[in-house]
Amino acid sequence: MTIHPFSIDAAGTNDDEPLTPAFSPLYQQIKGLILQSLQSGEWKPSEGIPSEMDLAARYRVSQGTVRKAIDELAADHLLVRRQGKGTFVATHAEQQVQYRFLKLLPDQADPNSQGPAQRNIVDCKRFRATAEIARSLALRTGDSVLQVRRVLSFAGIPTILEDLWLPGGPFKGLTAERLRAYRGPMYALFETEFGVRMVRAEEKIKAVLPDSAQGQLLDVPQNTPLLSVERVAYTYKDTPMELRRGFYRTDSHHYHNRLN
Amino acid sequence: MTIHPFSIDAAGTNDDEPLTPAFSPLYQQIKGLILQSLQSGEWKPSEGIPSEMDLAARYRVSQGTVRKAIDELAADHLLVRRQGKGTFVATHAEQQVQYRFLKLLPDQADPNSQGPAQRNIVDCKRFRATAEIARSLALRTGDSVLQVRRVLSFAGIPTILEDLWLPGGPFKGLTAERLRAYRGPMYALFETEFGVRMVRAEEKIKAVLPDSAQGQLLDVPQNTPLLSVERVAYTYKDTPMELRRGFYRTDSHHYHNRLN
DNA sequence: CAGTGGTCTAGACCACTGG
DNA sequence: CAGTGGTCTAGACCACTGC
Repeated sequence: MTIHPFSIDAAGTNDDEPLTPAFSPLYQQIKGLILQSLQSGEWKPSEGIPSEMDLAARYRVSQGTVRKAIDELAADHLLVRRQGKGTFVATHAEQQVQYRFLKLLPDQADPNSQGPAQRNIVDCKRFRATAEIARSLALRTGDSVLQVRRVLSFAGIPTILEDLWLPGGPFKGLTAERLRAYRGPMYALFETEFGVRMVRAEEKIKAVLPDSAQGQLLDVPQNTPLLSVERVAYTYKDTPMELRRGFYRTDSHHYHNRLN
Repeated sequence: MTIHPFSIDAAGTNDDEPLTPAFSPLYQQIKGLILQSLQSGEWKPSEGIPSEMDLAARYRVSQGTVRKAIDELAADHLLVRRQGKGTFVATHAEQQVQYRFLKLLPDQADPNSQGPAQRNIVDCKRFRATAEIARSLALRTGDSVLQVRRVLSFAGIPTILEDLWLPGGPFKGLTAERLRAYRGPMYALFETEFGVRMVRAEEKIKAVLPDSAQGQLLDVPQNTPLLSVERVAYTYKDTPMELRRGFYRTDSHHYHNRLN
C-alpha cells in the first residue's frame, strides 16, 4: 500500500473559505490505518499486533513513523507496549487497569484492601428510547434500548446504584442472567461477548437527594446527599455506546480526580 | 556539561535487595535539567526557552533527545510549543488555558457565553495550621498559614464558596486587598507575585449539605445538596502549596470530567 | 540466542512565524 | 528570508523477554 504524505486536494474545493490546508502527517495516517484494523477486529483485545518492523514494511514507511503512531495510540490506552514482548491491544479485562473508569475510592483504606465490589443486577429490560436517551446514544426516539439497573456494594455496604442504557442492536442477546454469570468488569464482558470496546467517556457530576426507591436500594435516608454521575461512554470513532447514571454514596468514599 | 547515559552505581549498594537498576535514559535526565531551570526561575512563565538546537548544544546531545524531553514537559503542560515561534514556559494567565483546574460548567450554555466569574473575597487572615492542614501542606502543626474565603458568582448567582489555605512563608504579604485588586485567575497572581506555579492537583469530591453559614453565602436552603471539592495543588517537585475546599452549587452547573 | 520495544544520532526536508 | 518547531528517514546500539 502506498501512502501520500500530503492530502490530495479534492476537485471542486471552495477557494473563498480558507479551509485549513488539511495537511496530515504520515504518522497520523498510519495511526488512522491501525485504528481501522482495531475497529474491524483484525487484532482483538489482549492479542499482539505485528511488530514495528512488520508494520513499517506493511505501510512502506520507516520504523520511526510507525513508532510515533503507536506512541499516540498507547497514550490513548488503545494499545499497550511491553518491552521485549510486543505491542498488544488494550482491554478492560486486565487486572492492572480494571475499573479504569471507576473513580470512587474509599476515604481511608487503600483500594486493594477491601477487594472487588459485590455486584447485584436488579433489573435488565428492553424498551424504547426516550428523546433524551436517543440523543445521548445517537439513536432515534423509539429505537430499541436495553436498560440495566444494578447495585455495587463494598464490604457489604451498598454504595453505588447505577442505571445503564445500551443500544439494542450491538447488545442483542444481553440478559440479566449473562450479566450475573460473568466474572469481571462489565466493560470486559462488552468486549468479549459483544465486540464493543469502550475507549473514553465523559462524566457530568452533580449533588442530589435520592428519591424513595433510590434511598431504599442504597439503604440511606432520603436526606442523604448523593453524587449523581452521568456518563456517556464511547467506542472507536467517537460513537456513543452507553449512557449510565450512577448514584454514589460518599459517606465513606469519594470521587477522586487528578488535574494536570 | 557532560551527561552519562547510564546512572553510576553508587558504592556500597546492597545486592540482596533487587533494587531497580535505576537506568534512566538520556532524555529523562535532560528533562530533569530543564525542570531545574524552570524551578530556579531561569526561564519565567510566558517567556521563551532556548531553541531545541541551542539546548542540544548546551547539553551536548542531539536535537532529537532534547525534543523528546520537551515533548514530555509539554504533555505535562509545563511548556507550550508554538511552531515557527519557539517553546514557552506555560502560565495560568493565558486566555486559552485560564481556569484549567476549574471543571464546573453550565448545564446549558457554552462556557464562554456567560463570561468570567465575579469574585468576592470574603476574608483573608493569618493563623496557625491545624494538624490536618499541616499534613496536607507538608508543614508542622502550628506553622503560619493563610486562610482565604471567597465566593464566585456566575451571571450574578453565587455558585462556588471556597476556602483556601496557603503556607505562610511562600505567600508572605498576600492580603485581601491584593487579591481583590488582581485581574485574572488566582493561580496567575500566584505566579507573578509570588513565583509559585501550580503544576497539578488532586481532588476528592463528595456530596454534602451546607451548614447555615455556607447556605447563606451561596443563597440556598440548608437541604440543598452541594458538591464538596477538596483540592491539594502542587508546584514543581510534588510540593503541596495549596489546600482548597470548595462548595459548588449544581442546580444549573455540573462538574465535568473526561475519562481516557 | 533471536526478536521485541526503547534510545540516540545525524541529516534532510517541510510548515509556520515574523521581520 | 532566516529561524523556529514538526516530520521522516536510516542506522546503530541498548534493555528486556522467552526459548
